[in-house]
Amino acid sequence: MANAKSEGAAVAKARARDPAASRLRILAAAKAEFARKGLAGARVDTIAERARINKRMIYHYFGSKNDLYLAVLEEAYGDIRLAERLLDLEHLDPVEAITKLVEFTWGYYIRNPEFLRLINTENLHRAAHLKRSKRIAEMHSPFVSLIERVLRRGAELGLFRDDLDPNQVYISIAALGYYYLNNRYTLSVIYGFDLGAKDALERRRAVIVDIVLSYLRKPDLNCVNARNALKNPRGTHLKSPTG
Amino acid sequence: MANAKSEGAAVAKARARDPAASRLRILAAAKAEFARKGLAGARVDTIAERARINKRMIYHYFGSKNDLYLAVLEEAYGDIRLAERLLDLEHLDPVEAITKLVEFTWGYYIRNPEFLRLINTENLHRAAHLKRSKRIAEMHSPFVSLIERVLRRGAELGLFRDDLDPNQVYISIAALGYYYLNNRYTLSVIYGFDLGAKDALERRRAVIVDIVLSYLRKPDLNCVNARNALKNPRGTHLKSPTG
DNA sequence: CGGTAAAGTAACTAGATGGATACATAGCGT
DNA sequence: ACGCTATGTATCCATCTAGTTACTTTACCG
Repeated sequence: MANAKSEGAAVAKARARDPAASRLRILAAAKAEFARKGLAGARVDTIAERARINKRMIYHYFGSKNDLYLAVLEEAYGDIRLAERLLDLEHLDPVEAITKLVEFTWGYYIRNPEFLRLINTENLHRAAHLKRSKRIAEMHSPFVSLIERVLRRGAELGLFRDDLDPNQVYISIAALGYYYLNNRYTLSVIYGFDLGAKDALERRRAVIVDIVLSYLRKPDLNCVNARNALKNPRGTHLKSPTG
Repeated sequence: MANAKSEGAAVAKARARDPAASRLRILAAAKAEFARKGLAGARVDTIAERARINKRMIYHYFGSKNDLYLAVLEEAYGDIRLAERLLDLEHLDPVEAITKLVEFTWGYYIRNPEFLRLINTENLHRAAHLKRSKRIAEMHSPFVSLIERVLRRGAELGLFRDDLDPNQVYISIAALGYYYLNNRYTLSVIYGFDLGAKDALERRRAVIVDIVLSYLRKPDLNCVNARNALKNPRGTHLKSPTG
């Protein structure tokens, strides 16, 4: 007991130092762990183990479990925004542009399942961590203004409706994929078939494109019958319900 | 130490017994706690406190934290299925029926925020608990077969497309509302406005109805121009950018 | 080359947490 | 009226967990 101190680190065998790599390993391990178990379910010890690093370093680099979680979140948002920005849709015609955008979003969700899970976890916490973030300013999706431009072009060409809100369009595109992929586990149990199967995913992709384009499409004014028959009673087309 | 035993329950002041009520209080408290914090984040002590009951009884009635969580989940599913079943849409015309169905789903999510959060939590766990449930057989939504009938009627009347999959339609209806409501916290931070505000919610409801009806609507065959321009991309006119 | 700050290790701790134990009693069937 | 079981209370506990302490070592810089 007298020499408890020297015992403490007696065996410490040092490894080659590489702070940047250590940070990255911690982030990657944390991303996997938080995505898998959520914030409360994630274990700092597990993260340290997966990162092949001492737990002490996590606190050294990130301060606390919560701050590490926020760093993971910020990185995840940064990643998708970057990927979105790399997608060049400006030169495409409106229908093609929207199609590619929808398919990109769907594909990104499929290729990055941790992203969905992290966003979900953060929403369980009512965005308490994201609210504290200083880096979110730059995180607004470039897709919204892109969609705005595409919608305008489409409307000018007489292809799209001219009363569309780009925010709603983007949210809807995200929604149709996100919900399916995120909830495919419970949905599979309840529906009794595997929503995650290759062909099911492919079918869903096609349906989403179909839905979005159907919504954007300008109903031809010559086809009054069908439109009238379908026109929404409750203010869908903006007029007041009673009017 | 001799009388440690008698000390143990010396002060036990009994309350009037009401097992059914106790069970319900536990379930209600657990639902709130699990919805708020997720499975890992929820505390059994907190549930006991909120249910104004001794923790012992939770284990007595439900066995374990996990089993309690499953009971809460099953109840939540049972509740929505019941509500869905009470909705009578058979006598409405197809457009009205779909509209009401969409608005009911949206409204249910708004009125029962815990439902979304519980489903989310369960999907974080990849439906591990739901898979073990013996009561899920009866939990398939009556809406799917209802939608199937409505779609058929609509198609016969020439109002709706005849190539629609009721599963996809139902999933899409759920998706458009679920994503918006569940992710409104992070979305609000990123978009910079409150998606949960009264008017924002009202606008979203209208958009969802609009999207769904646009998708179901049969494109009038006379309007070939618009249709061709918008017809589903893949293979139709989506030549590669370089071509 | 040598001192020092950053990077690293091992072991510990205070407090929580799910679950268990020990005991008490209400009230129903008989 | 009486005993037995379901219902209930207070208390404990083994284990886990986020975060800390105490110490070592690398590598860079003047």
